[in-house]
Parts: sequence; C-alpha cells; structure tokens
Amino acid sequence: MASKTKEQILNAAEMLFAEHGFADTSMRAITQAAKVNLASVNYHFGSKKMLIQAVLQRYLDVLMPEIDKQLSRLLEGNDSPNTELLITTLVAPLLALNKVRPNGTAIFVQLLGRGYTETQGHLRRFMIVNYGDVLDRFIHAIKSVVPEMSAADLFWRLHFAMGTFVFSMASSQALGEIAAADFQEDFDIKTVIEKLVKYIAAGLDDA
Amino acid sequence: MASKTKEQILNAAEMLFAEHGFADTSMRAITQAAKVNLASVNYHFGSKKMLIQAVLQRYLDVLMPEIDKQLSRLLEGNDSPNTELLITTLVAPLLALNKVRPNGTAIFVQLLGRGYTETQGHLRRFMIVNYGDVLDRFIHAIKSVVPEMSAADLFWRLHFAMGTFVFSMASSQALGEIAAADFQEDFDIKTVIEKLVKYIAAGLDDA
DNA sequence: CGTAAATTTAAACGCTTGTTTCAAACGATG
DNA sequence: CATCGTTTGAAACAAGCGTTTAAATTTACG
Repeated sequence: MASKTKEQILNAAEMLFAEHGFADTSMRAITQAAKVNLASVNYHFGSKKMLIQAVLQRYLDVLMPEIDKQLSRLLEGNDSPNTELLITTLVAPLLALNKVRPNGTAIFVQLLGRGYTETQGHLRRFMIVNYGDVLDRFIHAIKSVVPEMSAADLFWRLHFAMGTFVFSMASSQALGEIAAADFQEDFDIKTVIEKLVKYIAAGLDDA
Repeated sequence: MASKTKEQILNAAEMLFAEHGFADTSMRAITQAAKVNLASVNYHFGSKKMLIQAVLQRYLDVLMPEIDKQLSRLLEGNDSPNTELLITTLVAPLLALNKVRPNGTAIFVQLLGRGYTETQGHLRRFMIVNYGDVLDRFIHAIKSVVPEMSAADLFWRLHFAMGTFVFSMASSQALGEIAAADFQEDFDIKTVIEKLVKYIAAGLDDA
C-alpha cells in the first residue's frame, strides 16, 4: 500500500494543480497543504515533473480500463451505435471518478485541460504511449460511425470536441452558478453533461 | 508614435507569450529577443502584467471595431443570416490581423487561449469591461437566428462554443504540428479556423 | 532488545524570477 | 553650444523556485 505521506501529497497536489495549474503551484504550496516536509516530494516521487505524472496516472489507471469495458459492452451489441451514444460511453467512466475520490471528475477534467495547454504535447504523448490501445479502439469506433469523413477532418473534430469537453467541465461549476442566477433554474451536473453530449455529437457528426 | 524600443518589446513578447505562455516567458527572454535592455520593460510598461495587457490590447483594439463593422454590414442586409454566417463574421476580422502584423492571427488566437486558461478569468472580465458592447451585439444577433432555442440552451451552447474556440486556439500550434506529422499536410491557421467554424456552427444550430 | 533500513526534518544550495537603482548616454530645445 | 528631460545601461536587489544534504527520527525485523 502507498504510504500515508505519498497519498497526502497526491491529494494536495491534484487540488492545487487543478486550481492554479502546474507552473503556478510550488512544491512549498503542495507540501504545506499536505502537511508534510518539503523534501518528501523529491524523496517519494523524485521530482515535480514525476509528481505531475503520478497525479494524472492515478486517475488514468481507473478511467481507461473503465472506458475499455464500456466500449466492449457497447460494441458487443449488434446494433451499430450512433455518435451520441459513443460519446455517452465516456460519460459514465468519467462520473465514476467521483467514487474514486471526492469531486474526482471535476478535478480530473481540469487536470486534463491544464495538461493539454501547459505541457505542450507531453501529456498527449504520455497518454498515447500508456493508453494508446484504448484510445485506438474508441477512435476506430467513431470512424466506423462516420466513415465518409476524412482522417484529417476527424482528427480536428475530435480535438475540437476534446476542447469543448475539457473547457466546459473545467468551468462547469462557475457556469452553473451564472445560469442558475440568470434563469432561476438549477442545473445539476447530469443535465449539463446531457446538453454537452448533444452539442459535441452534433459537431462531430457533420455540418 | 510609439518608440522603437516599445514596439520591439511588444513584438518579441507576443511571439514568446503565444509560444510558451505568459508564466513560462521571462522578462530576460523577452528583452533578449527584442535586443533591448532588461530594465526597459519596466520603464515603458511598468510591469510584466501590464506588458501582457498591452500585448493583448494592441490586437483587441483592431479586432473589436472590425467585428462591429462586419456585424453592422451583415445585419443591414435584409436577408436573415444563418448561424454559420454569423460565426463566419468573426473570421474576416480575425484573419485581418494578419495584415496588422505578420502571422498576427495565429499569434492572437493563441494569446487568447493562453489568456483564458492561464489568467483564471482576468481576461474574461477585461474583455467584458472594455468591449462588452460589441460582444452584446453579437450575442443578440445569434439569439435572433435561433429564436426557437431556449435562453438556457443558448447560454450553454454559447459557452460550449467559447470553450471549443479558446481551447483549440490555445493548442492550435501543437495540434497543427501533430497533424502535419500525421498527415504529411500543412494546416495553416486559416484552414483550422474554417474547420472550427463549421464545427461550432453545427453544435450551435441544433442537434 | 538491538540494529539496520526507511522516512522525516531543518537547513542550505544554486539558480531564476521580476523589479529597482543610479549613473551614463541620448535628443530635442532655447 | 549648453541644458534639461528622456531613455538606456550594467549591476544589484530581495524573493521564490526545485532540489540536495546530512542529521534526527521512526519503523521494521532478526
């Protein structure tokens, strides 16, 4: 089992990373929030960079097998799924992260967004190397749903969709509060995700 | 006229900011690239923060009136425009930035993405305060194009769209390089923006 | 219990950051 | 030409960064 200190560091780091980004979160801020000694990050993880990786990996190791499982379940059915159904496949594994850690879903999608914008492609390569098989299965499934679309177009639309999702989830709380004030109506996370899935599927399908 | 030093600083800063982000671009890197003394940034702009503002403002002061003009031209015609046409309204002003400065469009959209993801909402407020009237006109126009959509739905989709745009632009360079490597094909900023417009319009219109 | 390994601690390291200082050089004006 | 406000220059500043060190402490095990 992972040591208590290690977990305290990971828990504190992921919160601060999600909130302020990787560059703007210092080792001292992390160790202070985790109530551990400054040097223990380097002792347990080696460096700040490897701590960032460890924080992400803790989520990806739960998320990716879950996506793979859901994908298998969907593809085993003999009905050919549509785009919206495929995108929905990602939702349940993401929401499952809330059971792994309190507020896990929101934290992870924020980390994902930070990783994409701050680490200029490192995260992408990291994910492809470690979870490329799952991603390939998903992309293959999407391809089979929109076979007429060119590879380049699909590439761009998938990344646009990724952007939509990450950005929206990252600011979903703030947006929810604004919307609630404007429309005197509550929007829980499930409602927002349903709207988001429709929006993404529409953009992916075709124009 | 602005001094030669001031312009050299702005030109060097915007390039480095776009490429590496605000936090990861040091004053020393800027002044070295601009071939000016380190202290001249503080002398001419006061601080790094105000330099960032100056870099953004130089573009926004060109972009926003241009959007306003295009919007007027579009709305004066008696044909009611569709969503894609309205989104396209933003494209010409964005591409016009290429005439203001070499590679201006790509630089600006990347700065925009950086600003949204790095400065946690400061940029959003800055833009609403300084250019809120233009933004309001645009949102009003969108509303009139999809009158059957509920206010809440439109709210969410507009923010989804904003997320798509900002996120894609923040990582447009990295994605462009990946795409170029994968498809042996160059994607200039104009091509990417056109793909993006179609995607956003499809998501906005309906599902 | 005693000892060896693992962990925590406080302190300091070297480096980079944004900013300030103040003298030197410049440029326009009388 | 002299002068005065503006701009530049080299250097130093204090603060913060990630990392390393070595001694103190805790933990695990024969």
